[in-house]
Amino acid sequence: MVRRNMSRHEKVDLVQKAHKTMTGAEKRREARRDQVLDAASACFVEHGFHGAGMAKVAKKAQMSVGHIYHYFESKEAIIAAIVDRESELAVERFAELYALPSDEIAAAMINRAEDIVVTKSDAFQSALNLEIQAEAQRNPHIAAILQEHDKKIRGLFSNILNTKLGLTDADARTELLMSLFGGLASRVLRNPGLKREKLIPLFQSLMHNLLNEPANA
Amino acid sequence: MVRRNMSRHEKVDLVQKAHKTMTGAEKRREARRDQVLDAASACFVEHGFHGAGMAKVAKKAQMSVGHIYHYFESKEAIIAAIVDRESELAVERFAELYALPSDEIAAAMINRAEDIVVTKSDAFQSALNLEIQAEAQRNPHIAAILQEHDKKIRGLFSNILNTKLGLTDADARTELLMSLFGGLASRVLRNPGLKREKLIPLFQSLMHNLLNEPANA
DNA sequence: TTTTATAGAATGAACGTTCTATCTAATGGT
DNA sequence: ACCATTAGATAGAACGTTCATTCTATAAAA
Repeated sequence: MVRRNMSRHEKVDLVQKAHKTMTGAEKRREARRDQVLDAASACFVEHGFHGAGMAKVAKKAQMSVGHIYHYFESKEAIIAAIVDRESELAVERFAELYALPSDEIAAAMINRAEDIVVTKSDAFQSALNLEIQAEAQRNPHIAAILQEHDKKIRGLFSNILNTKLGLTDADARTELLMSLFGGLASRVLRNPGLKREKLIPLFQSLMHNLLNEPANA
Repeated sequence: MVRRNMSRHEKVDLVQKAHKTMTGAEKRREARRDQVLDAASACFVEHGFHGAGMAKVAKKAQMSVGHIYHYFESKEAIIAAIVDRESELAVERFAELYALPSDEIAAAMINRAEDIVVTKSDAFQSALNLEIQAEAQRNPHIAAILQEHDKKIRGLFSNILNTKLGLTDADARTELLMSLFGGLASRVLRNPGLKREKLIPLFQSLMHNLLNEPANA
């Protein structure tokens, strides 16, 4: 880790966008768009996609409503851009996992599970994800974006399981791993008192089950 | 199963409400309320809590907007009533599990998982749950209702694991089981092509892991 | 001097809620 | 049994607000 501290979304830029080839004007435009996306994400987490009005978003972004429409053609376009950005962030996180030595992958994943349960660091992320998922449920355009990115992530992760851990049925393992992690994140809402001490041994046992070839294979 | 076919919510009535002691007027009132709740649930799944207006709900319920306000003091009260009703339904479903002989419980749960993945029978239910969860995230009143009911359900289920299957750490097992099921339901949205054949063996292995005492205990 | 950035007012629709009016069902006194 | 009176059921218009979006105008940059 030699890189300087970067915000969540500068990181995304590194992966996706060729900043080097951007003119000054394009960079400024991109920065403004990110400013809107940040503000909108915060508002949407707080009030929901349909509960948060453009006025609130503009206030949070510290620009006028009209100005926002200079960068996004509609509210739905903002939502779609947020989903895109978050999905790319997720891809990145899995890419980090890929860089790890094989014998550290399981430990890293258990660490992540602990983060979800015990710290509030991912609370915003989880909340936004939930909001996105609820929207995807009723908006086919959002659903399509989500599915496309999920496909990429599944492929990435299956590849880790297959090539780095040498596992069969990598797709099924991926699916259940993702169920478990996604489910755990939602559980925190329904049971805020969740204590990690009791959970971890069992969780580790499940991970062992999913990250090792069964005897009967 | 000798009982006649009943709607999802008549069932709820059986458990919770003392229909016998209700006057005719009270019964009619309750029926109207349910009529609103049914319509509102459908609208909320389709457009989200804040995306669906009272006009749409009224149309679906085949009554006037003013009439709805005769039975519910606000839109939020409708949301709260829906959350209550759905939570009671969930309690009921776990109660059915409780009635099963010990050696059939695991199989029944695996069946349920298959239902989630393969049939659309629970799709409406899952969608509504997701919507509720998203709302709970930003509305503390809804969150409180959800947490209260979840506590009841956790207790019920831990009790099954503890007394009927003789397991230690029943709370932790419950928590992970619920994570897994809840997570699986959301995965269907992100990966609609999900095939159950590949999933089931691994899923069974996880269930075995969670529903049996580990060797090292 | 022509784009681009920016703010803010204008617009028309939709929102949740309340108000008013009518119609139906129950109640009570005789 | 019958009318008077009250309570509840129901519809729809009305209200004030907020919504997403567009329009107009000005300031800055290229």
